[in-house]
Amino acid sequence: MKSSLLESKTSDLEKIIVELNRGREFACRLREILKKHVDHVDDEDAYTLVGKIMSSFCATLSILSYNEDSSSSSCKISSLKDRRGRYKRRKTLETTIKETSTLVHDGHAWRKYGQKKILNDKYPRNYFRCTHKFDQGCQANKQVQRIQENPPLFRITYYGHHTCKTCPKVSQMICDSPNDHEDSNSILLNFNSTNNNYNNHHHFLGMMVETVDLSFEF
DNA sequence: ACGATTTGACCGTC
DNA sequence: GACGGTCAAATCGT
Repeated sequence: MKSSLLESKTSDLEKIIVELNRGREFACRLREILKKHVDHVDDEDAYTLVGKIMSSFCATLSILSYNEDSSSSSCKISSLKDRRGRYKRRKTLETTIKETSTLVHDGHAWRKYGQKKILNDKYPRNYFRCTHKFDQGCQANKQVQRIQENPPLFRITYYGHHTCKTCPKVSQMICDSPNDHEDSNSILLNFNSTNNNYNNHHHFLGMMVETVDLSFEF
């Protein structure tokens, strides 16, 4: 009885998430359409509004995902450590590959989450996710790998699009840089020193800004 | 103290 | 079973 009620609630939640994802997708399409027609101020306002709608969808999805986790917490017999490596490998996510000799800032905040030695590759691959993955549900990822020493050449592979808003006050922006040293660390360019509490799923609601990033091009 | 990075462990896919 | 993508504890930097 209890379990069927739980299943029913879970099913409803899944439906809600599906609908919200559809809404976000529609808003995304609308933004693309508007992007082509931003000629005057009113259009730009409309474009900004669509950006806000998208953020609202992302926020709701983020909260629901968080609650979904916590609602099943009673079933958490396994330890946190057991969750290591439990991920869904991307299959058909849109990718863009770019090769560059200079690692310039691309307008988004990235956070490094891994580095891996790749078979038959001289240099390790560096893994980055959008800083706003948790606070705005942004699914954008990228991989950076040095492919040549002299002259320096890097291959940058982008996965997915940014659904986050790029805040001008973002405190730290990663100029992804597997550097010349062995450990290929990233370089942090500190532009500001505002709060950067990315762990707080609700924090971004308070830092919504009016701007929508239009400049990101792959 | 807190957020970012490092790095070994873990697990899905091939 | 090997490889590659992700997680998360440990560590570092401010």
